[in-house]
This record gives sequence, C-alpha cells and structure tokens, in this order.
Amino acid sequence: MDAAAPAPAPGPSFSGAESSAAAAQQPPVDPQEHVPVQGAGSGSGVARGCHHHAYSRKQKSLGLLCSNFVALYDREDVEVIGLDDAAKRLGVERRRIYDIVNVLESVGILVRRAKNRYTWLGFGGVPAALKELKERALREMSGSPVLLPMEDSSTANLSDDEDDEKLGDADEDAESEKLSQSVDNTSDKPDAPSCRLRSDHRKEKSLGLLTQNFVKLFLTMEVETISLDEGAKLLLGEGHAESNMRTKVRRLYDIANVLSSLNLIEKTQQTDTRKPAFRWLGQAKRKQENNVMVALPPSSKAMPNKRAFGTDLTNIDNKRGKLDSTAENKVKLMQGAGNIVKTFERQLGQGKRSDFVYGPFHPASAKKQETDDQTVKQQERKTIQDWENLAVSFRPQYQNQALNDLFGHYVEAWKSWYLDLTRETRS
DNA sequence: ACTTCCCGCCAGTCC
DNA sequence: GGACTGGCGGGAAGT
Repeated sequence: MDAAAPAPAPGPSFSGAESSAAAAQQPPVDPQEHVPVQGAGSGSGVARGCHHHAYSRKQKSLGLLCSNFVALYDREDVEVIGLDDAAKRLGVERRRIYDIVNVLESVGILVRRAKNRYTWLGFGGVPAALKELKERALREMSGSPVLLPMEDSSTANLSDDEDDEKLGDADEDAESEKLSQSVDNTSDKPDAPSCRLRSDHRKEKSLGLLTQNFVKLFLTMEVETISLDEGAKLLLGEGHAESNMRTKVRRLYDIANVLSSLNLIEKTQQTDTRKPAFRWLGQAKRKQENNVMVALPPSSKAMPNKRAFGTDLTNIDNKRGKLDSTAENKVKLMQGAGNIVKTFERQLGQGKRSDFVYGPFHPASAKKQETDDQTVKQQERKTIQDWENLAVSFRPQYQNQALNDLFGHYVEAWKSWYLDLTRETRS
C-alpha cells in the first residue's frame, strides 16, 4: 500500500474513496478491508451522475487503475484473484478489470485459471514472459517451426486483407495463433479444436495479443521509441481502413497506459516533432512513490510521482543529453528501420538462408533481466546494441505463408515510414 | 482542432 | 439461457 495517494491530486474537492473514480485513484489501502467505495458505485452512471465534483477522466485512467490493481494484489499472500472481487475493491466495473487483466496476463504478471479466476504471479513472472516473447518473435522471424496448429496454415493463405469484418487477417492471424498458445493454453482447456474460427477471429484482435505484439515491436526492432501511430501501422500493416487505424490506436492507448504503469514503457516526446512516443524500459515494477524498489529514477524529473501518462502530460522529459536526444534517436530509427527492412526484404524476396543469430539460444543479449537500478540503463543500451547487431546479421527465413505476410507488412510499413523519414530529414 | 482514452453497448463464448 | 468476456467506437475530457 502506497500511502501517499498519487500526487496529482487534481481536485482537493473531496476526500478519499468517495467516488469510484477516487477509489480507482486512491491506492487501495488495505486489500483485506477493501472499503468498497460506496455502493461499488463504479461503472456506469452512478459515480458520474450524482457528484458535484467535476468529473475527471484522469482519475479513472486505466493506468491508474492498473497501478491500484497491482498495489492491491502484489503481495506474498495473494494467489487467486477473482474478477468480481477486484472490481469491487477497486470500485470499477468489471469491464475495466478485463482490460487490465488481459494485458497483465500477456506480460506474465498473472495467468488465467478459470472463469473469473486468475492466479497472481507477480512481477517475477515478467522476465520469463518477455523472454519467451522475444524468443518466439525470433523464432518466427527465423522461420523455425513455431508449432503452429494446422489451422493456421489454412488461415494463413486466407486473404491478407483486413479491413473491417473479414475473417482471416493473415498477419495478425499467424501471430495470434502462436501467441495465444502461451497465453491461452496456459489457462484454458486445451480443447475446442474445431470451433476455432470464430474465436480466432476474435482472439486475433484481443487486447492481450495486441499487447504482446506491441511489446514484440520493442523487443525485435532496435528502435528506442515507437509512437502509437507507428505501432498501429506496424501491427496492422498497410492498406487498412482509416477507422481500423483509429481503433487500433485507441487500443494501443489503453495498452500503453497499462504498460507504462507497470514501468515497462515510458512515455516520452520527440522534442522536435512533438510527437508522443513510447520508450521501452523493460523493467517491470510497481510504480510506487514511497517504497523501496524504485529503480530508473526519473532523473531530471522533479515529479514526485510521475504518473504513467495521462495524468501527466506535462511529462515532457528534458533528458536531452541522455538517452533521448531525438536527433540521434531519429537517425538510429532510420538506420534501424533501414537495416530491418533490408534484411526482411532480402528474405522475403528470395527466401535465402544464411547465418543468423539464434537470439534466444545464445547468451549475448538473452539474459538481461534482473539487475539493479543503475546497471539497468547500461544494460538496456547494451541490449539495444545487441539488437542492432542482431538486426544486421539476421536472416530470417519464412517457411510459413502467414509469417511471410506478417513480415511483409512489417517491411512495407517500415519502408514507407523510412522513406518518409528520409525525405523529411533531407528537406 | 486535435489527441487521448473512458465508457458501456452488445455480440460472442462459456457453462 | 444466463453469466462471463471483451471488441469496438462514440464522444467527451484534456491539451
């Protein structure tokens, strides 16, 4: 329990847990005696309807809710989490809990056991989950068998178009299958071999999967920051409907909120472009202000409690001299994109094999997790380096149509984006 | 005006 | 057939 409430304290107007919003915002003091915010008012109208206090969405952000969720359950004695319980304690409607739980699950913080029932793994589960994600991504890229269920091959040949409600969406589809393996299988019953089409379609757009794919972007592209636009583009591929894009971006906002509240990513701003983007931190931890584990100090931040984002858009970090240096970053981005595009292209074009690094199986960059505060940054930089090298020497080979499509999208997206950047900087 | 993202409808799934 | 899940996008808060 983080005593001090998230500093932002927008409106002193009222105290404590008087509205669901407030509840969501105030770290749940004590898990045991939850003080279910009056009437669990939560959801819908209730909290809104009858409160004089100006409604503030900041107090109800997913990120904040996530922080509280974590604060509530990140403790030794917690094992099983009931959704109802969580919703009640946090004073929000169930729907929100689903959102959170889905992304938490996809980064290994908890796992679904049964309907309404999750098992808390804690931050300790994150490194492994990330590692696996990374490995899987690499495996996909390398073309080694990713144990795709056979349906996949069939779905894979399906159109690659994705606008609106078509089934098939090859790119995500391939991903979803693979991803869902670890995510879903862990929990659900393994059955349902035949009735998959529908659920697949649904699954492939799930928040959890999107989260993993988003994370994968950070893990596999050596770029340091990714804006949500870019992310959406990369995840969707080119030639998607405008509305599709918007929806995707909306989802990415949700995800980014949660991930940043977990400290996996951090919102930054490209100082020149002003374009908000996210930087991978990779060190999941509880955001808390007064307690021990506070690595990665916000450096030049005078912010006592830098809210993930949303609460704090003033969070324009000025770490110029440091990691960020947008100019440098941009160049790097371009280089990175260029490299990746080139290698991908080469592969896609001729499916030629050559030597590539088995990321997951070799030591170099694979074991970064678990370090302390200061080494973290260095580690990260190093990791980035590794990735750069990796990207250059990477020679993925696609044996699977779906993967081909997937990376075709990546390549396309990167290419056009890269061209834009080039043009932009040149002029 | 544009960005961010909460909210809750409602369709799909599960039991 | 009711409960659980969660995609989705309208639209309002925030910048």
